[in-house]
Amino acid sequence: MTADEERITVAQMSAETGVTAHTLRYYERAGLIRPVARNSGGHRRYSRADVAWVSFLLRLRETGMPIAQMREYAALRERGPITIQPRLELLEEHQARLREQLARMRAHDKALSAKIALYRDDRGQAQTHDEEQDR
Amino acid sequence: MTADEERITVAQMSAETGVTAHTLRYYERAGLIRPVARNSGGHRRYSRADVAWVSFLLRLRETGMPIAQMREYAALRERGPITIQPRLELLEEHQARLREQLARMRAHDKALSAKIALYRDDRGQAQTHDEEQDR
DNA sequence: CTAGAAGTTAGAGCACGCTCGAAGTCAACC
DNA sequence: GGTTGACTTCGAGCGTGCTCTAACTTCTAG
Repeated sequence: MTADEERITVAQMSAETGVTAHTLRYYERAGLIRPVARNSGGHRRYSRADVAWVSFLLRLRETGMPIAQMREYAALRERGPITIQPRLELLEEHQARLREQLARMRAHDKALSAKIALYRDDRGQAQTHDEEQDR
Repeated sequence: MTADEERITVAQMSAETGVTAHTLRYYERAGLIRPVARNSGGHRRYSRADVAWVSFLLRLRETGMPIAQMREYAALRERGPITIQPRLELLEEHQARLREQLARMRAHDKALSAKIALYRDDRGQAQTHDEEQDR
């Protein structure tokens, strides 16, 4: 249908996404990527859309979404536009979790700063604080 | 030395820190917690300082520090105030990594928002966008 | 004193997300 | 058409961080 048929090998895909060839195949096996198009010899030929999809998957992964849930999302996507609503809900829930995570990280950052400030004061003069006292 | 000898059982420790008794013992084995004081029967009796230390460990864990590095930090702490400088450096490096992580998460959050906005527009009217086109 | 709850150790097992090896096939270039 | 390198599948293996079991001991309340 589409006139431009730019298709890339697994190695090129790996270079573009930063994911190893092994992992790309694993993602396919795991149901995150639908069966990739093949050339006459049975070698994978990824499309531009595949690149975009994997990039999106990586975003989900890096924000802590487990493979199982990514698979769920991928399965919904397979079923076409009728699943837009549930996909939207899934993403919204994920974003909510991401934001909680962000809040926690910010709090940890603040606490770390306080701890580091204490250590800076201690430097040289042998002092102790909080959980540093020995029995 | 210290007059107040408030010491708690592993179950109480678990309740206070949110870490299971199994995991508390694992942390001890792993070298994250120094050998905990025991009562006459060989049962662990955690001190208040232990609670503070475990809380701090959890902060490191939740910000993605691997057990091995936490062990390193714990080992430095064992060696007393002379190791304040290296401990400070370790914490500073960790905070730097944490902040990079925060930056990435924020970017992911933004991207997710954009994606969600697109989905909201699509809702009902069967449209497609980015990596949604089928083949 | 005794029943049952809670603690102890050593070590096995598990969930997750890759990661790799082996053995064979295909592609690309001279 | 031969050689070299990329690709294929299948399945095993691995690193991390717990998590659990078994068999046994101790503690606590009645």
